[in-house]
Amino acid sequence: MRYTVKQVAEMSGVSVRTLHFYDETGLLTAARHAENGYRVYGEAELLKLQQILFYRELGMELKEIQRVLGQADFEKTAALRLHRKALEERLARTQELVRTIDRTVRHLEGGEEMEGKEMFAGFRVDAGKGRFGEQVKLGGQPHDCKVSGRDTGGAMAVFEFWGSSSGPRCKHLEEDEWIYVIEGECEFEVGEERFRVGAGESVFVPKAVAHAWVATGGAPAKVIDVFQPAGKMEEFFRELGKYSDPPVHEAVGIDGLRQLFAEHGMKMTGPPMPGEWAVERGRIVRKA
Amino acid sequence: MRYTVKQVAEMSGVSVRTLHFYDETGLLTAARHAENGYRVYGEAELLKLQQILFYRELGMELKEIQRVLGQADFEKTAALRLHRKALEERLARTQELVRTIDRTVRHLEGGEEMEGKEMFAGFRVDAGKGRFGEQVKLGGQPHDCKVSGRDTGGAMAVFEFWGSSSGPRCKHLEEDEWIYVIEGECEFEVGEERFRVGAGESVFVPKAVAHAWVATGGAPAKVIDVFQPAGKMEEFFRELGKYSDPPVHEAVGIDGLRQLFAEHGMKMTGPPMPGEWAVERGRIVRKA
DNA sequence: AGTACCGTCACGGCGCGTAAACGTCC
DNA sequence: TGGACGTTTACGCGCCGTGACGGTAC
Repeated sequence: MRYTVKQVAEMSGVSVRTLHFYDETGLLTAARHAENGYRVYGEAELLKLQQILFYRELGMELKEIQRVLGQADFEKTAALRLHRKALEERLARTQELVRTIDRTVRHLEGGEEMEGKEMFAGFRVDAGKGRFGEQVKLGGQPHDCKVSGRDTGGAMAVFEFWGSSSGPRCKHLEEDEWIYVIEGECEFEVGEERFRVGAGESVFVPKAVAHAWVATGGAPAKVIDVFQPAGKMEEFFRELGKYSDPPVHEAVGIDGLRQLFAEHGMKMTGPPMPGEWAVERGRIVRKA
Repeated sequence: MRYTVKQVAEMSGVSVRTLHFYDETGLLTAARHAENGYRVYGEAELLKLQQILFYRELGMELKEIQRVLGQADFEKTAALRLHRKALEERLARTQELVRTIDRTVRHLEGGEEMEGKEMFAGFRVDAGKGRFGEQVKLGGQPHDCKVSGRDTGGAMAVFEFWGSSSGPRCKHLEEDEWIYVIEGECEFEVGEERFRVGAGESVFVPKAVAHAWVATGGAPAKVIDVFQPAGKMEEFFRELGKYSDPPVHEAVGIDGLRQLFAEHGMKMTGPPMPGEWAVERGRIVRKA
């Protein structure tokens, strides 16, 4: 198959001008029709264009891409690693900037609070109790807030709880979550991946990745659950804690539950109903 | 004091041409000498230039800087927060790119099919191992990073370790810290307060509060240690991990240690648990 | 005489966008 | 014959300056 600039532009989503430009600079040269001088693109060019767009997405400069494309795979990985390193450096640099901003903002706002440092005292939380002495139970099991968003300016919240499952598969769009299993064993699904997680092991769930888990040891697992930022998780759990005898999903219904998730910055992405999940042949499924 | 372009250029490190440029664009206008038209800079201009350079360091555009400089402090903080948000977005974006590269490299090297669709899923960390497979030991005890600042855009870092003490009393000016004791028993000092913390209990240490702890059970305690934001704790522990046989304080001396703390955003504020605890032969022990 | 200062004009780097002027296909 | 497509050449932009030139001041 042979294609004209316009066709290629439409297929790939780049502009005609860009294709001209790539031809001009030698990044993606096209054969020419003998009679009219039109550019002619074949399958090979399309593939190359795909690659170009991929590397461009990664933020590589066109020159660099040109160098890389001529190379064998193992050299490509080297180039990618190099690029990765550059990105990492940029990350570190940007993180420094964020820190600097934080410091400056505190300085501008706080003014004197450096002296009154005793204002912010630490605190201890008992085993089996929540911050502020509160006790939240989900499904009859304690679900204690150990660090509140209020303690950290909303930057972090920590919970400790016993549980048999995460409930419905969901994702939170803003919060990273880290789960450390203290006792018991769990089966996790995080995005496409599946993890078996025993005591002393932990799982990190980046924001916007759907996840769910169940305890597999026949008994509930005891876990620590860190959210960053805090989001509305505290409210969420407190809200859920209000339902006990008729379980949540019976009390408010599936749509009500879905709405509860949505109101707290989450998205329910799978069938709900905690307690009805099980691991069958390596999959988390709903019990018959 | 009055200064000429050249003098200001030398003092501030920017070029004469740049000062001309800033004058032209109205970012930093200089008074003019009546007779010869020379630019004249005074203290006020120097201060303003410092500010300009500060915001420029943060990656702000000159136009934006111009807007910000005319404003009151509280508007400056708003601008800074906005800029912070932009930086955070850049962080998130860059992190995605890094993950994409990782996937691609795995794909190119392993040839394994990664089902390149569903972007990135989380990760699991084994018990007794660090993120990235790394192993850091402090005083012969494992000190594993479970969540790296790199995973969270610098927002959080998590460690799990065995230890007999926190080492010197210190405070970190930026980071909140939460410590959960999994096994053993500890004695904490947080600010003016003192806590006894057993398994299942936890302590929150706000930023800028001096703290220290020791394990009191006669054996090291196993704890989870969450920092938020991540700060430079990873580097710090990695750095400390380099010293083992001659313990740190012997290898670099107290002042070296103090500097190590300072370089990582912390302040060493004294010996651990003054009065009742002391360092003997590299160990923190209870005084007779 | 040498150096500092002035204003003005131009340019560079990336990755194209935009447009003009003109040929080609159907 | 019209208009949709193709071609080349050329300038612009956005950002942040850098560089050079000719003239004036110290």
